[in-house]
Amino acid sequence: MPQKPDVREDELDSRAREVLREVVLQHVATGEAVSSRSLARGGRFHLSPASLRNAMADLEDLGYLQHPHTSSGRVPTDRGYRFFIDHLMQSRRLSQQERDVIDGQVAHASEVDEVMHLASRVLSRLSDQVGVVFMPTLHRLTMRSIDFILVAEGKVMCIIVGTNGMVVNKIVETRQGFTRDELEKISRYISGEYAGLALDTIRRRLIQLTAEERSQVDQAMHKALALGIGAVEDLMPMEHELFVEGTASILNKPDFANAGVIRKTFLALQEKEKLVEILNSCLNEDGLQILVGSESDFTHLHNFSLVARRYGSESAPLGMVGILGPMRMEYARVAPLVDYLGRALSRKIEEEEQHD
Amino acid sequence: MPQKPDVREDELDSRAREVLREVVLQHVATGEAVSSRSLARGGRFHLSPASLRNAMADLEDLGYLQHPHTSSGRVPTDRGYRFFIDHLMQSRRLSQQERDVIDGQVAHASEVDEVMHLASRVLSRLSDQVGVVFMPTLHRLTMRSIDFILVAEGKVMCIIVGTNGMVVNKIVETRQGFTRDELEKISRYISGEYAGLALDTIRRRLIQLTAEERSQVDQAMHKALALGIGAVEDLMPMEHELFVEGTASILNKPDFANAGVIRKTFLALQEKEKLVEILNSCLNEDGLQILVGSESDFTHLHNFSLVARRYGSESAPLGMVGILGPMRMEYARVAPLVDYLGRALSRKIEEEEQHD
DNA sequence: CTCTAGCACTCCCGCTACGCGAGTGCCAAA
DNA sequence: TTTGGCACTCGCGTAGCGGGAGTGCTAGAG
Repeated sequence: MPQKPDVREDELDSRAREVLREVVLQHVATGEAVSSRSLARGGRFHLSPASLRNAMADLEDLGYLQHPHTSSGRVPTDRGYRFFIDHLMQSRRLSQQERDVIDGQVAHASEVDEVMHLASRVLSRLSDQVGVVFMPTLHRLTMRSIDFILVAEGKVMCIIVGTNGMVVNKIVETRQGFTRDELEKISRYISGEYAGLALDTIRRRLIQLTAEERSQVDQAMHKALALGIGAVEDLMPMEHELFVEGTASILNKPDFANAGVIRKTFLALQEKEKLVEILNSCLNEDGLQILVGSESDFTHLHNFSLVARRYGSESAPLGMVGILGPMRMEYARVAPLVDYLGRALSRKIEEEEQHD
Repeated sequence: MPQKPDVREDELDSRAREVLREVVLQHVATGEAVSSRSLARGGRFHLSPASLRNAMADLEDLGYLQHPHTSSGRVPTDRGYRFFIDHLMQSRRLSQQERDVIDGQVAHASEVDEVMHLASRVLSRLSDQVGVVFMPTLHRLTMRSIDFILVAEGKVMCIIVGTNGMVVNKIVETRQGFTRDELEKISRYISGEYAGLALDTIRRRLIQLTAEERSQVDQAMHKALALGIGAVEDLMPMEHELFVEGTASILNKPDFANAGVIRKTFLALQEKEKLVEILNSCLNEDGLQILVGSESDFTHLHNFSLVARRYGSESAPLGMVGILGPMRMEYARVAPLVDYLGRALSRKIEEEEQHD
């Protein structure tokens, strides 16, 4: 877990907090640096620009604000945003429509790929940022049933249904020939014997079994075990761990006015390993998480923030959903979105489990 | 089919052709406008800059070249590229390594999604451009076998294997409850009865059957037919018709120096309908196809070219593979790449068919 | 002690002018 | 038909010049 800077709540008096808050809101809204005048014009303070200037200067000394040039307004720092998020932000409630969209999408999905696609897309669309969905490897997935279907000579499709209702499938190549009947028997055998266990446990047991009873088991059994091992091993690495959707949508933001920034950002988004690492490190934390700017040491993505949340049952987290956008984003709007989607997914998964 | 401009081969004498050719090559290599001096320096002509200027001026009058400003070198027009591609280009042979990469990837793929992903990725990587792979709807896919697997109450996974070895699968929701045995019977029945027919034919026949024998057939049969129809209909629209991969790779090209161009390009790439339309219109043509700049009326993608080729057996084309890049691209390198991948895919599909 | 008005100072930004360099077009001579 | 020469045209980078916005500081008012 990347550490957050030490931001004590009591460091700022009530005026300073109000000013910081207003600066963040205004800067997020306009994208411009905020001047003392424009703050005064805002009408929320009955103070002259000069007084506000003093307050802002103090905030700057404390590291909550900075100004790019001598003669331009102020902009929040990472630390400023952090304080805002922790102590000043009032999350907006989701509109009925937004909730409907999320619920609707979640209700449909059943196959893994579909779920991840839908989730990242819905986040990206509703937030107008980049949606990311991450699923750790399937090692921990507990199996409800497994099926083998012959699709061609030497090719068997393997379908695993998890106890959480998740469905994954993959075609495995096998040198040995199988008949449909054989495959059915194998499906039944493994389903019956190993239901409720995690994939990596199943794999271990199968291998154990092969070794132990090397010569005792008949040849048919051998073939069955080999197929089972192959299938589970093929499925576990799961290449598409990370879905990133809506990269184009950030192009419309004024923050991406020049080509260099765009280039860097896209290249960074392409390198998924780092992002996976960060998301993975958040997997143990409960509740909504917000990483601001440099807090996630995603070096290529300066002034980006990540708003993410774990999903899956509490005991066995399945992955993370979240959005990625410029540090200057509407946290109050985005945060509840991510939170709601994470909850909706988790709820669905729990239902599936009980339904079993 | 977008029409190509009328470019007669005999319009240019041998000097003009050589000059045009050299201009294209140099411009593609450097990205700069080509001046008469740099042509002369190239050493391929034993002529002074002044003579080359005359030749270039003639080419400009005929519409093969243009110059952006009064005082800068010349750049090929769409028409110039067209002539170059049709009459002047010498395709480079693929390196052994490139062929190995393509063959290796093609050998693996079996499931539809996988094939399309791999193909677009390999094209994008080898050409350093945007790879596109397009598959028209599955209406014409001829079925070898169909399988129904129960994955949860009310959810049945349907797997269709085509005579060309292609495998597609989808989970269909059904209100009626099915037992595993019932599903197996249905699989067998439909596989036996309809093997070798196209999906849309199968769909028609199933519907016909339901209507005809409305009251005569027993209830089990009814359920079976309904499930079959549902599955086929669910599968046919196939949302992921178009795969676009490697959009980030074009960011490195100098052609994308300013943000406006990038923005436009990415937005255009996002609108897949238009691209689908263009690829669809090329589906009837045989062999490698190159559309230069405005020839494909992809209005948002000015000065982009499309190099594409049909794949699948001759009688039943399956789709298009191709790459999309700036008009200023190395056609001699890209063209054989696309061609080879298309052939490799087609060959594989034909093998699968005979193997049946 | 706090707030505010005033003022000097800094720095960004857009505009214009200028000169250089690259390239062309044309003409006249070889 | 080719070539050298020369005038002309632009694009581009640089420098210089206000104007404007915003700050920091100080002194005076409440």
